[in-house]
Amino acid sequence: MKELVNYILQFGNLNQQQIDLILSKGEEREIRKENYFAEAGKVAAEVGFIIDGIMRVCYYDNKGEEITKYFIEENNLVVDLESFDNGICSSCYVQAVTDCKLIVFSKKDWQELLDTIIGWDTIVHKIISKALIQKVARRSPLVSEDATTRYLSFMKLFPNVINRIPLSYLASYLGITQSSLSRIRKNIR
Amino acid sequence: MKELVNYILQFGNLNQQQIDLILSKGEEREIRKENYFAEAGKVAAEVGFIIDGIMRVCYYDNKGEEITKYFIEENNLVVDLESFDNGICSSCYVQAVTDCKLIVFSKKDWQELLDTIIGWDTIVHKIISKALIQKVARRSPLVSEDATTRYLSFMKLFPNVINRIPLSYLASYLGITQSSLSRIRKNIR
DNA sequence: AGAAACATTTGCCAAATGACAAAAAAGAGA
DNA sequence: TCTCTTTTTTGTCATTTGGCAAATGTTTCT
Repeated sequence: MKELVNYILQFGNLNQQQIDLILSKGEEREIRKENYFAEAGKVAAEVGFIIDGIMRVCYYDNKGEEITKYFIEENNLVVDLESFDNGICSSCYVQAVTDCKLIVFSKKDWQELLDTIIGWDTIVHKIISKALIQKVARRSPLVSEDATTRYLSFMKLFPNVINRIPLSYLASYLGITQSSLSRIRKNIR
Repeated sequence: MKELVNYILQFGNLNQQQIDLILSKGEEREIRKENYFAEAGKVAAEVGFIIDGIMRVCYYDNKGEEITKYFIEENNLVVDLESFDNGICSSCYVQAVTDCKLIVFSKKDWQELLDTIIGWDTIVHKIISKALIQKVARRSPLVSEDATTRYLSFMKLFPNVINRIPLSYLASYLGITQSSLSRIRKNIR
């Protein structure tokens, strides 16, 4: 749980009692590679914090193609905010790309913490804004880059990930086909 | 200012006194087409609410190409959050695409309102999360769509905008060249 | 109106990427 | 180790998109 505490304290101060309260609500959970943390069609009812591993958020487009929207790495919250906040069905799956270890909060506990701990809401909002800003910042440039540039940017961002994930996940994230990606890899070597 | 009040009250309740206080800090400003609300290299020091008109956020990539990152329409806040929150230089320009009317808050006043009005911070966070989620939701699908689909999606989203903005802005937003976009238009007619 | 500046369309060809299928490589389980 | 299955690479060809330049259309200013 130390990782979570360190992470939280970057965004604001809490005393030991408050921290203990937060931790007391978190449940450790392991999710094996390829298993789901959340599924499309259901309402998100949990917030997760990834201690170890990589997850991805994906959906199916109107041609039935599976599209990876983004990857989430260790030390980040994972939750479909739109679904969680508004109680509407999620359109995305959240899947473990590698074996993962999470700390999970139920919506009820999460809400209770927000109501109880003064300043916790501010910290949560900072965390969430930062994550959302990061998502935009990562996803946005892809639109105007060519395939090779996209791949190189991804490599720079996730150098240690690239060989641990299936080609298909990465290709759909980059918006190119598997074969194109395979050729791009070849050309770079 | 009525637009602003209506907008705010969608996200939470405030009494008349609180609303008046907020409005008292807002300064109306007109920005002519092509003029800037904020510039790259400067620290964002204002939050704007667009009453009328369309703005865009853009930057220059490493080839010197101007890229439109997104458009912001009426009834939305406009601010480079990363710059505003962290006091770092912005990497983007915020420019009026059409003549615009805004309500503008200085950072100082904005901060004061956050400190003074109970519940205002929650409302602001909701507004900001929603806007950020929308940005991701709009920008993300572009990556995996072909040029024509991108154009059609944009048309659906901004049917009344498409003929009021230069082709070049839209092309760079969609991640394609002007000539391609021109051809796509032709094929659709 | 006329000139100049700017924006859009079009033509031509090259380069990048996709579609589909088969081969090769890697991984999983008996 | 030997299948069986899945993933990745490769080949071939079609399609999409880009680059560049010229032509056309539009706006702005005097």
